[in-house]
Amino acid sequence: MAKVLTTRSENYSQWYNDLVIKAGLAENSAVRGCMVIKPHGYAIWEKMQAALDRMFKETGHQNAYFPLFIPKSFFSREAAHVEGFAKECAVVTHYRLKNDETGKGIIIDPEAKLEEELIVRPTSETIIWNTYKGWIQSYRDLPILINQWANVVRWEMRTRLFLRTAEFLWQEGHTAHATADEAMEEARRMLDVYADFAENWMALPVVRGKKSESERFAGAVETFCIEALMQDGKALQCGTSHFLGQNFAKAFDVKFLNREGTLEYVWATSWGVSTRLMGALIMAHSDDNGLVIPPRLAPLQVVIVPVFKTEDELKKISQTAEKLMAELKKAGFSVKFDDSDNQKPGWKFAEYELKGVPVRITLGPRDIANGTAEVSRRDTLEKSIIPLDSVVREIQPLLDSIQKNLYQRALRFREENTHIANTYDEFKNILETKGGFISAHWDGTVETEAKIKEETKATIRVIPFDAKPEPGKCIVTGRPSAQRALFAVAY
RNA sequence: CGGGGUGUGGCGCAGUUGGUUAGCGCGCUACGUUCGGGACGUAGAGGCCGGUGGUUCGAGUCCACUCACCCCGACCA
Repeated sequence: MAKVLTTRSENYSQWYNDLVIKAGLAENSAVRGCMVIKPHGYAIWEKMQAALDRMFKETGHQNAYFPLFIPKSFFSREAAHVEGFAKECAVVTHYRLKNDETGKGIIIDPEAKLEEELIVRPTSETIIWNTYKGWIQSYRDLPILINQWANVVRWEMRTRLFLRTAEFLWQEGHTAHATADEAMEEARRMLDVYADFAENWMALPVVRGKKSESERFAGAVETFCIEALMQDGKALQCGTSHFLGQNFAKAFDVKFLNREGTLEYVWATSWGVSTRLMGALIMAHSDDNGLVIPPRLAPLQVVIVPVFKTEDELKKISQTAEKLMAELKKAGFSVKFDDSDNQKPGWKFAEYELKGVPVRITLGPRDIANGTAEVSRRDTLEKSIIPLDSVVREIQPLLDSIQKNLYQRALRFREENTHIANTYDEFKNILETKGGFISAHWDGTVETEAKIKEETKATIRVIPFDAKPEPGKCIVTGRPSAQRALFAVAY
């Protein structure tokens, strides 16, 4: 087969880049750091959105929309939040353009300077809490369970398609509660929603847990996250859910009268996943032939490719294929019959593998004569010849099997690449030779984590919820530690 | 933002110490032969060489500035 992609072993990050572009998912745009999400990529994102949106609504949330622009002053209200966001934001300073007097084009009208600059939202906590102030008076107004699908801008210095772009699409949930317990419960619930989505839709095993202090969201009391391991042994944060305590309520003076008749600050959460999930999806499953998309997120689940020499053959095959396609569509699958005659079958095989279509059905003269179809699965590239009349009932089990296999494969990979280190030397050695997640004891201090990051580039990705209490000693300082944290080099 | 590299038909690239009609492969169009793993032949179409400004009789080639992308750092909720 002609090689279209750089292989993973040659250069993993080049492979990723090639894949995103060649599979038609996205490309770089004329604007630095911003991407164009192409139809195939956007179709996958839409499938993700649809599944997540349903899950949010099932857990009681409603969608709403808040402005793209945030008055600069809002960012100085919450001290920790400013610290985290003050730097890399796009700022609107003027509101009008005018023709250059020399006739050379357009310039910013200096007369049109804004009284107060506007920040293009890097996240919406501030504008939303400013709004919530007007919505909340009593405990009867709570909880507020709102989600927003939006774009945000963070002026990143080095960007990579989907993984880190200056503008990206995401959803951000912002909830308000009467008690700390309820808010905490919400933050944990949404983390579970994310984990459920990652595992059951993306076929991506994730570790649930909390972040260390230094990785915590600016303004949060506690940040929970799901972390996944990519094929190159680096970790990718796939979703975060924050318990914000009363920090934003205090910053925006949002109080409510509780049952006892006393005024209290509102408790908050926020949670989000972004188009970065596309990056996770691509890196988790794909191979040197191209994209591998889990069937539940594949915009196109089945493609039918005819093999023919003559017009007459194509006609016969088309009759069978059209009928099969109609039956498959009726059964709820997304199907395409590619009867174009400008490419040969071999070209089409390679093309649909590159695009990640989970199942391909090949129909040729032999199949028409024998009443069979050749069915091949993208995950293992296995082919089998089955009776034509059994195809429709075989597809669902096959798609289920692919979905399950992708998850199992990724889980096995993660297990094989999660190592235990009991000394700092072991830790460094694993990082140099194998990569992956490293489970190690840590004394719980910011200083130790910073030292490890400085010396090895690895950070604490997550302190897993399911870690057993296990007294030990910090691999760096030897001080006591109550449980292990999961370290890795991250994207 | 620092160091290094690259911008030439849609894509991948060549283009000598500056010299006039800017090449090659893939793709594209037409026709023919092919068609069960990225076919082949023949004939075509498609470029003001990333942008701006300079040096020069003459610039893809030299200079300055600028924009974008890639790699390595710094940064990354």
